[in-house]
Amino acid sequence: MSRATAAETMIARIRAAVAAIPPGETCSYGIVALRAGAPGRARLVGRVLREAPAELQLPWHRVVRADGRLAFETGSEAWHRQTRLLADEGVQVRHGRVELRFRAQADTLDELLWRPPA
DNA sequence: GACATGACCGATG
DNA sequence: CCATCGGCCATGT
Repeated sequence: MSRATAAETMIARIRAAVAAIPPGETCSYGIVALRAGAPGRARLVGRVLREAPAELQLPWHRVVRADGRLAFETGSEAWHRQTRLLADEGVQVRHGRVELRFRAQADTLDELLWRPPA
């Protein structure tokens, strides 16, 4: 059998975590890393997205920074593209920011990570 | 192997 | 808003 390296497994888990973000919702790099089982490794998520083949059709546009800002340079081509993709899903992007509505309290960690904001 | 660079994060000033 | 700092760590030079 082919043995996947730890890095390859991690990449697959991160891709899966991104693919699992439902339309109309956004998620930060840090949360994606957490969901993928790699707490504190947000930068790795950025890397994985940057190198992900387009054929996978990952919803990369649903991943934003922890403060709600898009990860790209404001006004850049990628920035505009992401803004439009989000708008098409009904996500308001104002001044390069999305409305992050993380609920402050949750009963369980799982709920905090996965339950969509009301 | 040292050093710099990132689609990052959170805290602090 | 900006800048700095410590964490994180795969990649490229």
